[in-house]
Amino acid sequence: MSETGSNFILEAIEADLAADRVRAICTRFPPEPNGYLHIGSAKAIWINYSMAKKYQGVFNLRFDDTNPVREDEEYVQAIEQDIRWLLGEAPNGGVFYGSDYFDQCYEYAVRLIRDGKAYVCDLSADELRQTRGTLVEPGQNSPYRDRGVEENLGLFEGMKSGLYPNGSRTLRAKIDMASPNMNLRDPALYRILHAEHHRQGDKWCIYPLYDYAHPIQDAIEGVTHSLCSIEFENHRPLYDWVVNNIDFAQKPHQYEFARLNVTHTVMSKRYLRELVETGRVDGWDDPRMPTLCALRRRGYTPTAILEFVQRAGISKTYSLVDLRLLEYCVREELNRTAPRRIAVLDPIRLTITNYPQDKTETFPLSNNPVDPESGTREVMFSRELFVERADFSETPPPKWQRLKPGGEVRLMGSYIIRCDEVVRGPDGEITELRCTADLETGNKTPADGRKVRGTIHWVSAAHAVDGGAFLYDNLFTLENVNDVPEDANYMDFLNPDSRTVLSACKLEAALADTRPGDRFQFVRNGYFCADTKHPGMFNRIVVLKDSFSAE
RNA sequence: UGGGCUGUAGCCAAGCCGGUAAGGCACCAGACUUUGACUCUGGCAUUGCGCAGGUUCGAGUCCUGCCAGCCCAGCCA
Repeated sequence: MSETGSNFILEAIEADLAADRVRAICTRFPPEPNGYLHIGSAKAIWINYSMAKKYQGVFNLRFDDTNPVREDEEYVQAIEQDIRWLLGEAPNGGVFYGSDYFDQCYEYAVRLIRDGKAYVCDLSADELRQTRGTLVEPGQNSPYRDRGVEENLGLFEGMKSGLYPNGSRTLRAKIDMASPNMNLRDPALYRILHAEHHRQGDKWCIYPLYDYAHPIQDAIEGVTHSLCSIEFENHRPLYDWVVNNIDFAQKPHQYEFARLNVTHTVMSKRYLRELVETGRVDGWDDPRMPTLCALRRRGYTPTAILEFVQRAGISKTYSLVDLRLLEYCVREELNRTAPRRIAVLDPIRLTITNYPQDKTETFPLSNNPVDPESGTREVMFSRELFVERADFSETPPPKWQRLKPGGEVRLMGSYIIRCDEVVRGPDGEITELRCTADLETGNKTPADGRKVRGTIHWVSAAHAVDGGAFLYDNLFTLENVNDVPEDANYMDFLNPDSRTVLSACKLEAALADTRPGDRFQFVRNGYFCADTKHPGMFNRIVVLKDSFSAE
């Protein structure tokens, strides 16, 4: 992975260090356990993780579980696992739960009430909305705003002990109903929610809201730099209000960066969940999903994903990063590291007519031509072979390098062959190619110096193994990814009349020179699954799936 | 319409105190090639950095005024 480049967050940290405002860096990634992590989450993880790492600091994983009705244990398990996979290690600061700080949140709330900075409000959600004002008009003070401290204390105690129904009261911060920043118009700090919490059980029936709980969680954990995405920028004044009014010794600070968007990719947890719940996909790890577990299943490596996130950059500018940058990152890594196998997805029979019926031999093939250390393997050769249907053309287009009638081509790592005859079935379909091999030359270069441009994959019919491979199109990819607008959104996706409907092209099997039981995956021209670079071409970097299993 | 943030090539993105537009992806051309991959070479913002003025010997960088996009009116995070 490349060095973390210069960015504004780095500058802020450097400045804090230089001015001695902080001694050691502590960051955190605070997902709400209400869904699986996706490629967009990887950016937030990476930024927080790498900043701590760069300064030998501490990085925490903290589940922001302040809303029991949305959260579930399933997600905390999955998130923790995905982070370990992505980072290759557990968070060095540890794993925490926002809900474990509920007692402290409550105590601090009592303190704010005592200080006259918070009050219990009896307005309903509806009434609250009506008195909040609009973007251009100030709101009105709640009639309950000036309740006495003792009354507030009693009411808040009552809220905690379950005296009141859901939604009947809130604890609100007393800030400024006329603030141009809506978040400062006496925001709710606590709401009543008689609900079972996945971790706290029924201990609580009031739950703190994000804006109140988050800064407290950061402060308790000693987080110095709370790095989050840009939609929280408007919340920073409230974050600071909480930190300052509770008066923590070490005050955490929030910095924001633009979230990651990728072309042709749905990046909203809400929509992804809907896809899963409505059965449009097989699950969170369906290969068409942009989740980390799905990318893992497809053979993406954590290092490639992290590399992508870094290359995409850290700034505050809205951006839509080209999917092809992600593909470049995996391609670059896999080309260096992935073991190759020759394979045929759509087979057509090819007979070497001048090759003895009962003879077999083996040829050594490189496991990875760009890695001299990878060694070779012996691949079975015989008279009856399978080659890729797309590697033969009767009426080849200009510059065609692969097999054609009367033309020569190299069987990768093996003989040069010439196509003599095309055999057709009753329906006119090509059923067999009859060829002669240059047995003299073998797998060497021709003695007469002639050039054979094309090289194609092949597999011995009697020795090939059914690899049970799958090919999926990308989430938004149809026949041609270029037909799909870059900003294709969920609505396009759900509309059955739209071109951007979900499509999974599934290829059930492939023949390859692997051992029975091997599971593997293909990279088409270096692109996973959907090839946006050379549609129709097939380069067949074949990767043993087992080489990057999740565990 | 109030407030906050952002605006450098097709897509990202450097650009610190003003000094004459990094890099990557993508793309194009060529070389090499027993994966049309990889690799290599060359080309890719013709005073141009949202627009318009201004200051200056000189501005993407400073000033003024516009314009555009994103976020905020959950007892979501």
